[in-house]
Amino acid sequence: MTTGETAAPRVTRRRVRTRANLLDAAFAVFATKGFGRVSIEEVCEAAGYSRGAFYSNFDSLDELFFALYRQRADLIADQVSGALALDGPDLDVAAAVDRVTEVLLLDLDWLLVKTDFLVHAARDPQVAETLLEHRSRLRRAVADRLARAQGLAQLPAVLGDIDGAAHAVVAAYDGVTTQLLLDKDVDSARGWLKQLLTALLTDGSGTSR
Amino acid sequence: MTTGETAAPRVTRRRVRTRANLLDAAFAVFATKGFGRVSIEEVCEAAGYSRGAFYSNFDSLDELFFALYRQRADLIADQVSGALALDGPDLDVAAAVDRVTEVLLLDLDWLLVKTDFLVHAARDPQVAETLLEHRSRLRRAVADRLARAQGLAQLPAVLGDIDGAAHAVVAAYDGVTTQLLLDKDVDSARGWLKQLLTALLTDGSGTSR
DNA sequence: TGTATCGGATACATTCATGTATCGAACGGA
DNA sequence: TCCGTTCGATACATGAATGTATCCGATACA
Repeated sequence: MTTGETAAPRVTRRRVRTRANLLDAAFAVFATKGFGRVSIEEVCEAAGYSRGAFYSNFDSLDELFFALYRQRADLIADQVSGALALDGPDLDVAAAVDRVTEVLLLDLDWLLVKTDFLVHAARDPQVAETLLEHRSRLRRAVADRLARAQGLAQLPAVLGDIDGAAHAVVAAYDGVTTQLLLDKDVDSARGWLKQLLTALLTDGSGTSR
Repeated sequence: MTTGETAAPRVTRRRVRTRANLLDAAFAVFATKGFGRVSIEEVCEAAGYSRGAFYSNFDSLDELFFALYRQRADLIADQVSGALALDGPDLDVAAAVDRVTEVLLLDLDWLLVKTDFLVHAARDPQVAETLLEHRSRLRRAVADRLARAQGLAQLPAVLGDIDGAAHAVVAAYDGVTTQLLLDKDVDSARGWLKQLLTALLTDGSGTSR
């Protein structure tokens, strides 16, 4: 027994490289053409491999798509968590909003793929489960951040508790994303999102500051 | 010249019936399987026709999908406009919010198809144009309604002008829709949407009432 | 009721995508 | 450097979806 685990599949370096290349190529192809309109062949061609490589690494396009989503979603989630945690002793909500807005609306291609995945998940409870987990992970990060800021005079709003506020934040993100997918105006989308978040998270009587 | 227009194509009753049947069947099929995973044959089978009927009425699945979207979107838009206009002299925002929320989150199948269409539009500027028009039509209806209510003490919020508030309303709708597509919980979605809208449209100092 | 036109069904050809089986080359370990 | 294993390429078989051409029944209009 070379390794403690059951049967060592002897993972090769070349393998992980091609797998990564396939995932990267798939991301680009999915972003431009949409998941529903992409063939396995197209992905392979974009990655510079033949279908043999694909079937050696994945069982189906769905599986690749799923793996791709997990990869990128984890990456984004980390970035967001980072952006939320990354302020020193200052617990200013506005600053956090700025940073998170920056990260969330950075990559239009990702938003496209993510929406494709949403459509996919909406019809497969199994997949929906995964997406819901990711979302609740994000919500928790937001909620924790809000809880920390709670002490600083900033009281959320007429939304219920902090958890409700976190829900609202995510909803605002999704809403702005929808508009962004249509008009592709990243700058104004950032503006809208900031405005929405500050409107939701700060007392209505306060000025825009 | 039987009609004033150029060449009368002599529209038959049977034709409009089959066309409508195809559209209805397509709606059901698209809702359950998703646009990207539906074949022309499937739609025809669900409608009880053969492919000949399809090609006699449409040129491609895309065209049918587009026609389907226009049909349903117009229907919904009318319902919303109705729900907004349909209060007597009372200009209570809360009541309007209730009614609109009811209409917007009524049909989960429609939300599914609509999201499919969004994905489609996100990659085709031509299609996106149509969807943006529909959205701005909805926004205008909301804005008009808000303008009417403006006199009644209710001042929107830290959002910019009334148009900004209308944007926020649509964003909230889209955001809640996303969550709803995943958890399929229509009741709680309605609750969230009401909460969001009241939070956005009423002064933050007010209680939840 | 007769008739010309229209609408939809059927059959066919074709393209495209998938999945599998096999082979040669690259890789990693000794 | 050598050898066994693994990875990816190639070739093939198969099935599915598309589009078209043609035919028969239905429909509208006189």
